[in-house]
Amino acid sequence: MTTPEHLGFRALADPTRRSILRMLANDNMTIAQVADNFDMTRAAVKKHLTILQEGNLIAIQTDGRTRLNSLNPDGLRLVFDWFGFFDAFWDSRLDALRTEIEKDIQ
Amino acid sequence: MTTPEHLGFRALADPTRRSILRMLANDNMTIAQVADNFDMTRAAVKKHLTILQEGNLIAIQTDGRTRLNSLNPDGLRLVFDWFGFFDAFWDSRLDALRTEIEKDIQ
DNA sequence: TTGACATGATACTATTTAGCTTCATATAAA
DNA sequence: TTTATATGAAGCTAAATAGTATCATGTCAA
Repeated sequence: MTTPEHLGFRALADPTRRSILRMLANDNMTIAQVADNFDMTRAAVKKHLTILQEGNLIAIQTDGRTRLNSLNPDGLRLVFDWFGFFDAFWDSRLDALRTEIEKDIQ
Repeated sequence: MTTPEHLGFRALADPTRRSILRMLANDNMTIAQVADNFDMTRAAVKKHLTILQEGNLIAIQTDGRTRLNSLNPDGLRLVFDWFGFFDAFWDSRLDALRTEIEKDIQ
């Protein structure tokens, strides 16, 4: 089975990738810059970045011979929204806000 | 690296397991009942349930010779909360509510 | 007590994943 | 133009994953 958020969840399953996302929340970074923060090869980090891109969680913008990686909030939001199904099980205040937001969007 | 939400994310990476969670949101179910909804063996479904339990996303209560599987909202919430780090990138109204909730908790 | 039933557990296989090394390509700079 | 730099891509390995089949265990019912 494949759902819209599927590749996003797959991408989030790895702790290295979640860590990368938190880095990119602070700054857009080249592949080399991201790799500097990990004890693994640049090639391995590049693979993680590709998986994040496939999950629509980051965007990769070409800039000369570098690639600038940036967070894609929309893709992250898509995964986040999956949890909305369970709102009834959590805090009713969150449920209330969701209703407010949905009302506001229309 | 291992974070508190790590096993939860791993558990959520599989579409079958996400589907199981949505089923359990409606009803607590035995292993056999869950398995009836999938085109795979009971043993395979049992493995998925074990992984969901390890991720703290479900609870398994023994009842005679059956095991009743139920959603664990607390574990799900722990994973959900990971996304809070990115609130600033989303809708500011959600950010506002989070602040309210956190204030309320204290 | 015996048999049926719900689950647990083990062993096996195929696929995916996360990492590596190595080499190719493209661009910036001297 | 030559060289250094940033990235892309292919091929390899080890480990994890998702599934199977099979058998053991424990509990309910006749």
